[in-house]
Amino acid sequence: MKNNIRVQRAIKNITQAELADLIQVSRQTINTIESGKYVPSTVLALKMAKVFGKPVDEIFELEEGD
Amino acid sequence: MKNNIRVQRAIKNITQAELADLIQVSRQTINTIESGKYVPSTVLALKMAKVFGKPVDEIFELEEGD
DNA sequence: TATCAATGTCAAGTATGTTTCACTAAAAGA
DNA sequence: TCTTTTAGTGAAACATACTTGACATTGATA
Repeated sequence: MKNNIRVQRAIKNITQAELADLIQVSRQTINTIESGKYVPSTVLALKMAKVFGKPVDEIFELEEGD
Repeated sequence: MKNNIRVQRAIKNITQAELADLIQVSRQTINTIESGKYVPSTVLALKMAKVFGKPVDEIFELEEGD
């Protein structure tokens, strides 16, 4: 699965730490999700979508092999 | 978080076991997600959305307290 | 009633998400 | 260059997702 969290953050001009605060997770969690190291829970995906004002499917996308 | 997987299954007229096969998880996983016992990964949410032909946000929704 | 398909549930084990703390590296600004 | 902010990374601990296997319950149908 891939994501464009970095782009969405850039659009809203917020840091990883700020996003982490907004959705109530640690900064490392944002960092590792953003760099594709692991797949977040659906609750986190929905929260990010809410913060960015975009549907989940515009932020996260399945890849070959998922 | 709540979900309407049961409704979506009804619309497509498929069983928990069939859905499980389609997204490659165990039948129990579908059962427990459907009954809200735990929150699935974003990959599973995207796969279900794909199966049902609906965006993730139409199947899963945040609740107070999430 | 007897049977079968579908669903619910339990327990134990494995895999993976998430946290905290700490430190390094890179980027941006004065 | 020096400083500060932001991002990347590692390890250990803990929480939760997911699996398998087995069995109980429900609902429909013959």
